[in-house]
Amino acid sequence: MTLKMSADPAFEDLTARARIREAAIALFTEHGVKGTSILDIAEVAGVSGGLIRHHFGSKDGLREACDIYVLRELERVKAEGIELLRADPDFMPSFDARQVLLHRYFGRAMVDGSPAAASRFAQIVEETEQFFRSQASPDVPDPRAAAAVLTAMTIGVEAMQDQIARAFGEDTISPQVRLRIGLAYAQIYSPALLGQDLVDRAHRQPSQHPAPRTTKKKKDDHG
Amino acid sequence: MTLKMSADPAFEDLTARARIREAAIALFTEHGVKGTSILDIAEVAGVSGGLIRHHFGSKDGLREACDIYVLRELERVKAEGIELLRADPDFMPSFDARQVLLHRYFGRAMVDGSPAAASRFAQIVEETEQFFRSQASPDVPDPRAAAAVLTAMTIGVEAMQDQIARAFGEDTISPQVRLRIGLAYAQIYSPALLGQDLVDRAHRQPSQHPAPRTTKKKKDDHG
DNA sequence: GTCTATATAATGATAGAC
DNA sequence: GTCTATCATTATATAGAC
Repeated sequence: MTLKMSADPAFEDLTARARIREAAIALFTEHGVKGTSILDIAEVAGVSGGLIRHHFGSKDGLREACDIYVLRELERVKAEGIELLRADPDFMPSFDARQVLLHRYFGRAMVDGSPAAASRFAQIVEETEQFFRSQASPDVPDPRAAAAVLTAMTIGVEAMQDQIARAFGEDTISPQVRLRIGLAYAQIYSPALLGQDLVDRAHRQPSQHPAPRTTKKKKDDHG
Repeated sequence: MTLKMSADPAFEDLTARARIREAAIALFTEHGVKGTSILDIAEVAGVSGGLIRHHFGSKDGLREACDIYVLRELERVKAEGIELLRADPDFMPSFDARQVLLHRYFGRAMVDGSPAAASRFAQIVEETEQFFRSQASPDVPDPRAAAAVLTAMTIGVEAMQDQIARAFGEDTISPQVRLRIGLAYAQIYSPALLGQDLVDRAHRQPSQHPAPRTTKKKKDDHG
């Protein structure tokens, strides 16, 4: 089971502990926790199985460490994005390959029933609900429900990025794909929810996606 | 590993083959395919492991049979809903416990990388895109992207219904929870996307959800 | 159609050497 | 910190009886 660590330029330079963590994050995301063996991780990380136990105690210990690490990273990324947006209102947030992976990890951990992910879910809902309340928008009569569903939606999109990319006719999650997904939000969400300024910004965005193809040949098995 | 088959009133009356399938669907949904052993399924279904092999050849054969069965059922449910809506424009679609389970199965199969689910995803995107094109809405400049992201969103919400219910302070996915989720869509989606009539209907809906609680005590671990 | 019993492989955990 | 070797458990697959 080989896997490229392209998101990480200096994978070889990492400590063994970090390499194990990175390998586990990649494999857990791709195949799920149950679908990944300790020896799979050891192989990708270039260490022995025994060392994983030495550092993390057990597979479940490793999984928990990954959960916590990823969640912490994602909070950091989010905080940074908010900071940049505050500094420059025209800033368009985007994720690098590693951040895309972390988001996918979170989505998978969510449906896999990770307690840490569930806790983070509740936290995001709370924050989002407070945001809606602070706006006091009459179009959002049930801010808690809107927040919970919106949170699930966002995580769902993150978890299914590959399928979305494939629907775009792409086979990698490129920055172009990410941008196109971002612009799709502007077409879907209510302006009352997004704020009119965000909608306007999206509409000003150059359309980097391929022209709509009505007559393109079917490439999917529609069974 | 015991699991109630409450969605199915006459579970005992089903053929062994059907009981195996039902047990597999429930367990695959709850614990994932990799997290479920053939003997777990055998126990819930009340049969031997050998019989599962007799009927489905292998675990992967069973999984594929379940995928196909669930997808077919969901297509049927969707077609029925459309039919009912055509007959009575005021009809409010809702799912029973079994249908909720099937949707959750689909969501999980999606992130688990099921080929059949991926194929169905592509199909839904195609249908949704055609719907947008038929509307020729100027607010949807990239119908394919909107369709793909919308599809992922919907499946994501279906897959995370338990977390949403928990965010509502409920511990089961009751019809009330389903309705509240449905109404949340109306708060989130752009009126241009839903059609104004759907939005109006949602606003006319009696608000069955508890009144917004600003000062309720925190119940979640916000770590 | 259905079961029991068994073979075979894989996995997570462990112990101990360097 | 890191590895090798091994154990106990579990899972899938298989064979054959009823």
